[in-house]
Amino acid sequence: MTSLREKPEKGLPLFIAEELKHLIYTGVLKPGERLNEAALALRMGTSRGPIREAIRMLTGLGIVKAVVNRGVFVRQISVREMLEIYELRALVFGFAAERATEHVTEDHKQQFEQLLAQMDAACEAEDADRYYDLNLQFHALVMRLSNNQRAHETYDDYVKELHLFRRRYFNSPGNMRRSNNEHRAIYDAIVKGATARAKSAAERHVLSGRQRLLASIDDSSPLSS
Amino acid sequence: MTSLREKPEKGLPLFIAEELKHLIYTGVLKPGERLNEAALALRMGTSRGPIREAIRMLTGLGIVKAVVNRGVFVRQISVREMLEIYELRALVFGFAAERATEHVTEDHKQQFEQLLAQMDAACEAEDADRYYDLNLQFHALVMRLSNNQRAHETYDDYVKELHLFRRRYFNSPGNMRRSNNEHRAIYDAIVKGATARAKSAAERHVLSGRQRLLASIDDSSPLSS
DNA sequence: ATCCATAAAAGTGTCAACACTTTTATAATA
DNA sequence: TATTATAAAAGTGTTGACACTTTTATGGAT
Repeated sequence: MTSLREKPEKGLPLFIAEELKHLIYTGVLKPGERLNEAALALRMGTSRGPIREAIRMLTGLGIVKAVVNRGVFVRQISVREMLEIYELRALVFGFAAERATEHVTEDHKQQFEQLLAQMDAACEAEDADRYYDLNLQFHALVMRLSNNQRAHETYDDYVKELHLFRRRYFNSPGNMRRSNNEHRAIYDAIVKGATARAKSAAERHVLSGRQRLLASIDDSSPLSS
Repeated sequence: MTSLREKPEKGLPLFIAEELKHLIYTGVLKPGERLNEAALALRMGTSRGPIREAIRMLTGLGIVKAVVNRGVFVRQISVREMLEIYELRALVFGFAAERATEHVTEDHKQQFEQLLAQMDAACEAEDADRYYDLNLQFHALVMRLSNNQRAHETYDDYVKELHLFRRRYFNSPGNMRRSNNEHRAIYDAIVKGATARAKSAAERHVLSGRQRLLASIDDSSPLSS
């Protein structure tokens, strides 16, 4: 799986760090699990040095947590923290939608409409995977139109972190349809230059996801930390 | 300056990373400057291993940037990026002020009023250093009242990053007075439960700082990257 | 059988040496 | 003198070895 030395070099520790991120975000390494340096070194075909450096990058990124003489562990996100992240994500997405009204062009409108149509089709076909992917593209387009690159990066980080908590999103057909209606409301406000409406619609769109999660927590295990 | 092994141990690389952060944020290591591993190892009294690990943490935090076979350099923030960060900082601070209306107690009000009075005194004495410190405390109090710990951390990160760009803030007495008036407006809205007003006042407070910087850029060097 | 002390095993933390790359200094040539 | 080839120096990248800590396994005493 790990074909070492595949590119004209951009740094071995960085390469390993990305590999580890992949392992974590795909759930191969689960939250709370320890990262064994020797095992990883063997697997990646290097010594422990670069492995350790890669792991330090991840601690800087907040993806893993180190305990002295015990090792580093994949971070476990508490429910409280996840709800906080949702709030911030909603805030940033609202901000982006608001700004998007200023930067949207005819070309972007076409992209929006195409995405919305494709998502409708995915709803019809009840293709959750496809809808999930298109949904990401829709959000990315809004974030791009915020004209604030940092905001875009921050938003992506939030999405990834939330993934760390919930491995898989089971979108029922009903949820998908409701979600896409919200997308339409956001798009509508953006093209009409209704800044306030775009903002609140975008915020509510994210917060409705938060609510859905909150509801699913109530009647299942309250998860720790 | 670096008394190694001063605490009951919490990790040598982490300790070094904090030391390096300090050196960077205090301007001893300037933006664009290279971090010499051997020299740092000598200075800290360790080998290069822990130094490298500490540096990797900083790359994860985005404080330094690594170039293979050339070394790592203290990050240089572009004007564009700084303006973007200001926007996000305003957004988060506005969010916090809005939420503060829900969580403020009688005890907090007293803290607010004490801070405001002290800042008035600092204005009168034209003590910029003291005002700067009290100003941080005021903002921290608002962020704490947001009841969103992650938002608080994010805000602090923004402030630190902006520091990386501008080494020193020369607050003229006029600026200090204007700034504290804005503080009063924010506090007023918070205690009266005027959520919308608290939010917009807090946003404008940060954005006025952004404007001040923008103005100071126009008639000086446009800084690179 | 349970509990505690002790020893082996596994794992992390640090270091010094060496390989390789980039930069700087030196010297030869035009 | 300017230019370019060459060698030394400085610096980063990686590794294997060893010290120390934590965990697990072992065995004896109650």
